[in-house]
Amino acid sequence: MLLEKRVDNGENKNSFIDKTDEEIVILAREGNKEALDYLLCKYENFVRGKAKSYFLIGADREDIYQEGMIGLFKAIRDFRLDKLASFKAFAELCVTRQIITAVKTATRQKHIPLNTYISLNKPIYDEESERTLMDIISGVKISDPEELVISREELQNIENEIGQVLSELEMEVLMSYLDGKSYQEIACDLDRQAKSIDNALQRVKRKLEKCLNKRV
DNA sequence: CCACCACTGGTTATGAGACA
DNA sequence: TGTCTCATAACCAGTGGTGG
Repeated sequence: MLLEKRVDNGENKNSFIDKTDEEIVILAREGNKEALDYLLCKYENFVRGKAKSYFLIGADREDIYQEGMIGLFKAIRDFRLDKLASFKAFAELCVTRQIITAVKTATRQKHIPLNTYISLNKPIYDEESERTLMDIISGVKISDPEELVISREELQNIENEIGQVLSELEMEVLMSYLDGKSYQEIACDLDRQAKSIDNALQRVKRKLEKCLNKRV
């Protein structure tokens, strides 16, 4: 099965190689699963690299990576062609923001200040230095095809489940929340009361918890 | 009946400012 | 400088209304 998938990926790669990322995003949003897979595969190492840039005591590295992949998925879903930014730049923004938000949420729940995590992309000598801690201690990029396929399948399943269990409002609130907006900002954006946002988030969390427990 | 949503009220964590 | 108070944001549980 894994072998078949690898072959499929090779075919997909060939069929999308002459297209721009923006064109492939359009195809993915139109329901083209191969296009979506291609993008997720193409940017996977980028996400993994981003995930490695953050360290959080007690956190599983794979958790941070999964958050990054969710950010990538959201970038595909939300990318707007009428904006000037390239998809790559937009994806980088979404992935980074998703990871940082996840770290913030995790630390808040344990009542530990956010500053307990550090970015390995921080310049090591001074602010102008281009050499980062990451450059010094960077490891080998994960390139095991089996691991790549398995993690992508896992991500796809999680995304499908989330989409099924959440209402439209809950999904909108969740997306804004993950973008780092406050309850007030979300309430303003969606023309709702802050408490509505609050409750929506509580429901989202309950549903996601239930969803994740089911998977364990 | 059930899912969705709004509302109430309590708890907890955090930061800012006052004060000894 | 350390401690206390207060405001604010976020979290959580429970209850009730509404529409399909």
